[in-house]
Amino acid sequence: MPKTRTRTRQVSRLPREQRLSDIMKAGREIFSEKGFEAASMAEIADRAGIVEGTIYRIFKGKRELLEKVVAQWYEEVLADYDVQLAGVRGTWNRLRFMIWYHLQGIHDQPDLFALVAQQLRGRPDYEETEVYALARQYASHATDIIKEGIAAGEFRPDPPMQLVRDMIFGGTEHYAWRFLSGKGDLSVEETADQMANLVYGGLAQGGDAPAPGGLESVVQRLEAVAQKLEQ
Amino acid sequence: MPKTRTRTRQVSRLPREQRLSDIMKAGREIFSEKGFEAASMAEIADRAGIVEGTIYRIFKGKRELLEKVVAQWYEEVLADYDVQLAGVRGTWNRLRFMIWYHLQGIHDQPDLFALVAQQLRGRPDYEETEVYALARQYASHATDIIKEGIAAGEFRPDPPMQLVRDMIFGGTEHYAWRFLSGKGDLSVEETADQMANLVYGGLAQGGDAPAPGGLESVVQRLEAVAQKLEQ
DNA sequence: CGACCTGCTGAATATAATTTATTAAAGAGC
DNA sequence: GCTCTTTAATAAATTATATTCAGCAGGTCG
Repeated sequence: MPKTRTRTRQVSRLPREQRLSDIMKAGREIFSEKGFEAASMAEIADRAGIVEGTIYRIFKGKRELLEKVVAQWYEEVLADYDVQLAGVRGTWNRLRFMIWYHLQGIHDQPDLFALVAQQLRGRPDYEETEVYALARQYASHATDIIKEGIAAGEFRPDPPMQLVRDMIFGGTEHYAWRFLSGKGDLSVEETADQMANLVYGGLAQGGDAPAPGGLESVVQRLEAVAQKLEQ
Repeated sequence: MPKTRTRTRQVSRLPREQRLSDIMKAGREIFSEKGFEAASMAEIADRAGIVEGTIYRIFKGKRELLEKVVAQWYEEVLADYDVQLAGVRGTWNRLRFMIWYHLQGIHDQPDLFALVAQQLRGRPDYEETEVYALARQYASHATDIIKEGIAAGEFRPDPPMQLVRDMIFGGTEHYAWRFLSGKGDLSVEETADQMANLVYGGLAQGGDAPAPGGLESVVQRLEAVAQKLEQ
């Protein structure tokens, strides 16, 4: 009688798609709540209402699950961005919107952003992953707008675009880091304004030409001359 | 005779300082070579000529060892920076040097940089660590120079300094990422020039007040005036 | 209705970090 | 020079998870 063994286990066999999305949902939740390392496969399985081994029928391992979770989220974000940007006109406004959108994303989903930065990017095989491809697409939002600005004649024609792009994304990320690790707040609107202005300013004039004292000394010279003239 | 048991184990008892530095040296090497996760305590112990358990007599665990290794390296870098910077004059030159120095550091010690970015920063207790304090000191190199530029009247008086600082460090980090993960090259000189110019340009004029064509138009006006004067 | 396929389970395995009981080097006291 | 004490260092045990795998049992098709 006390033999527990006889308890006929109740097993539900779902179509692969259903199981997959159940696991992804559980994974996204647990990874968001606890981060990658602290999330255990046991807990994810539990949340998905299955047993650990089942996850491995569908995903190669913990890391692949993370990648799929993040890729799915990236796709949602990319689709939404295109819709939103369509309604914004003018180089400065579009630049500002692009930065604002990124900051807002960090603000709303800090945990997922942290996972990308800490767990995916920087792996030796990162460039072969789906997330990398999506991240490139996402990053092209910046270079697209810079190109528009050049085409419109508002920006100088030969800026180091990759570098500007990386200063935007790297800058937001660093700036938001305290917030990303759960401390302090993040002022999305103000930061978007400031950064948009810095970037716009840096691109609008000859930011690449000043040379050691180049533009600087030119301005000083000219200012001195102007003063003399206006006496 | 073949009894291996009788082999009296040869144990050397070193002063704590010596053991500590042996372990730090081995840790720095192995962490640099393989990264944090792939580095095993067994291999570190081996390289240091001791057995795993001994590491725990001196360090709380793998993570604390990493922190001490990185902190030591940071201190070396901070000391060297001060010496080097002392010989550089002028805001643009100092700004360029500061960026160059950071890029050169990434270039020379990519593995240690990657460890900071991936393993230390972003931990929940990061702000309580020694490395955090050192990183703040390091980061102040940027704000120091911005303040000098303001004092010299070259920069506008109220820039968002934290944000600029984070765009410099976050930007270099993103930009160097491919190199940091062992792929591609990193042009230190060119990148330092470009970034210094972008930042100098963004701060020199009213980068916070969009003024599309701010400094540029000022220069044009002044140049026109000068020409008139020199006629 | 029965045989088969394969999703699912549950327990076993593997790998590393960490802990701990034991051993022995080095210095103090006689 | 000898023993005694202290504690550094060792080697084995423990722990914690991710991952694997042999077998069980829904669901389906003949």
